[in-house]
Amino acid sequence: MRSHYCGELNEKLEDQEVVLCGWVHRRRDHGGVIFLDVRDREGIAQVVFDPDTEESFAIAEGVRNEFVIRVKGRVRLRPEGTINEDMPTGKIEVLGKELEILNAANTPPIQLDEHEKVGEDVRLHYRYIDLRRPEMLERLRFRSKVSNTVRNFLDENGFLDIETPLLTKATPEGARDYLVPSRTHPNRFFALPQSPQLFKQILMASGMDRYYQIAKCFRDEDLRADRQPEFTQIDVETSFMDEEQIMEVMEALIVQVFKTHLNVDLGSFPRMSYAEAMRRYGSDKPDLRIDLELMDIAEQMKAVDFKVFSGPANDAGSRVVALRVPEGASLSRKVIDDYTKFVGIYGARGLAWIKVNDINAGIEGLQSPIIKFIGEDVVAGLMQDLQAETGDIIFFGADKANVVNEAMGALRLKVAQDLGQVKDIWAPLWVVDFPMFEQDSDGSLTSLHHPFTAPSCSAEELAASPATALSRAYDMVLNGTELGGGSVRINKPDMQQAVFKVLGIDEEEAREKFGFLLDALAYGCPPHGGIAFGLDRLIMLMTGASSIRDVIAFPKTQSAACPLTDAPGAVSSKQLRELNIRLREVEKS
RNA sequence: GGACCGGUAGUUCAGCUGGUUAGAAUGCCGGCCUGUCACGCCGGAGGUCGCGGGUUCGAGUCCCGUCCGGUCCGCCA
Repeated sequence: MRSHYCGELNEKLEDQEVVLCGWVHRRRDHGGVIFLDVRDREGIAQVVFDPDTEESFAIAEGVRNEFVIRVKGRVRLRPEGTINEDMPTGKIEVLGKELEILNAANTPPIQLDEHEKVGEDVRLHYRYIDLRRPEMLERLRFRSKVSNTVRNFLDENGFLDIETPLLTKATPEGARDYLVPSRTHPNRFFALPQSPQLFKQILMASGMDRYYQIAKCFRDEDLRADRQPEFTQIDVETSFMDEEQIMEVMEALIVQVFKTHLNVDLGSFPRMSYAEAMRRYGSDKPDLRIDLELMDIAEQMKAVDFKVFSGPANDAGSRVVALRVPEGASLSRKVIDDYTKFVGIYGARGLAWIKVNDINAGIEGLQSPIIKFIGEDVVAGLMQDLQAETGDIIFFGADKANVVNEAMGALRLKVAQDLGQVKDIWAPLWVVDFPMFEQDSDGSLTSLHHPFTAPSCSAEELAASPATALSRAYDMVLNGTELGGGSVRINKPDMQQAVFKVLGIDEEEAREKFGFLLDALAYGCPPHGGIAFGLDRLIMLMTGASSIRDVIAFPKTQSAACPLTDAPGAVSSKQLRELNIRLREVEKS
């Protein structure tokens, strides 16, 4: 049907007859000559029709945007002065001889030039047109290429691609499950997997040794710009490797992906403990493109009345930090007010600040609403400890540690972005030495990672002080985004039961929910561990997409619906009857 | 569950303190045009101002509710 892609045409094909198939990207009718820009997956080529070819000229007059056409013609060099330098095929054109309309098209609701940003709902409703935009097409092509590199790398390193079920068992812990009713088992439900976690561990018990899968995962939770209800993980598990070896291989994988597709050398990734990341950046996924750091100043401030920060008293579990921002003294009062609102989102009850107008002028060189409350001596000491310089602004946060970490960690990112202090580099790292558990507001412990993560201590030590126990987990972080996380897993039933116990799951409950795992561990499960990378987020980062929807062909809206298919939809009463399901009225609150 | 932004022509948007017939650009339709490439020129059509209620002599504009899209908090073992 076709001899060449539009984007393949070049001067070497001069005088050759070609057949192109594609969409009419644009039509320029000059009365006596008609230009059609024909677009396909590989590019755009200009086809010219002149009145000598009477029949095809007449067809060209009736052609409209997004018609699908087939053109036979001769490649020729463009006349002097009509070369288009902005176009990859701009040195040549095709003199059209035969033109066939393969399919007409309605006027598209989306203009395919890059000059107007179309709303998200329109784009998703007409996704097939949106995906014709070269920008979208290139992202999906890039994604395909990266997946291919990942598969090749893992295959070459002995990992087997093994599929795990999508119809599986609900796990009440963690995210909400998407449920699938079972016709053959009335009143019972499958769940779509939140990840293949348990299956890949069982594959290790089966002796598969090394497994990978580019796996769809499902979580029925609220969406974000980087979160979809179904998303894709590069899921990996290996036996007989410790965390050092796993991190080494996985780092090599990501390094190769960046080298191959962006020609970027990520170098070797630094390591940072969870505790250090929280202390210096207020986050377990620190963005190391930004130099700003949180500094603990509880010691210096211990005599200060904390009402000036609108924060709580300086007691256990609280944290007092300073964030010194060079060149921040120029920030306007309005911007600072906006920052105060911004930290409020994270529960901070205020934001204190000091501007350093002239560090050599002592107290006179400082500008702040709080100096008189803190006391001049304390302020002078702080300036020294923080190594303040002229032009700085220093923000203060005082509250419960998690509030300070979240609020000041987020402020660090925002201020750096606003002031252009985010370096144009790739900054990867491993975060390690995570705690096993975190404390809920009610005092109970929940897994920070997941309950199958091995602790770096014995079962006895774990039972003695669970709150301080560390795990053998690791997260890969790039530019402040968590790309992937994994761990060495528990491979013995006793240890698994010990962790369940800390989580408040007694033996009976553990058997009921995870009996199959406990059995697998009991029948000769090797030491093993693994990792899962978020493929969507990886592609987002690599392509610079601002939304995860832009790297997924058919994403859901923020309310987890699909405007293209209008899913989720109602089902017939016949279907429901077969499933033994009766609907009730939606409650109105 | 909550906060905030948006919803006006096919599309992207403007529409002031409530006041005559709701505008622009682009797209679309028709005409002209033999070298354009976001072609150009002339003309034309195109609106349930998301939906429902309220205030008012009068609502795109103000108020309440609701739906949809987006960003975020909670949530996401």
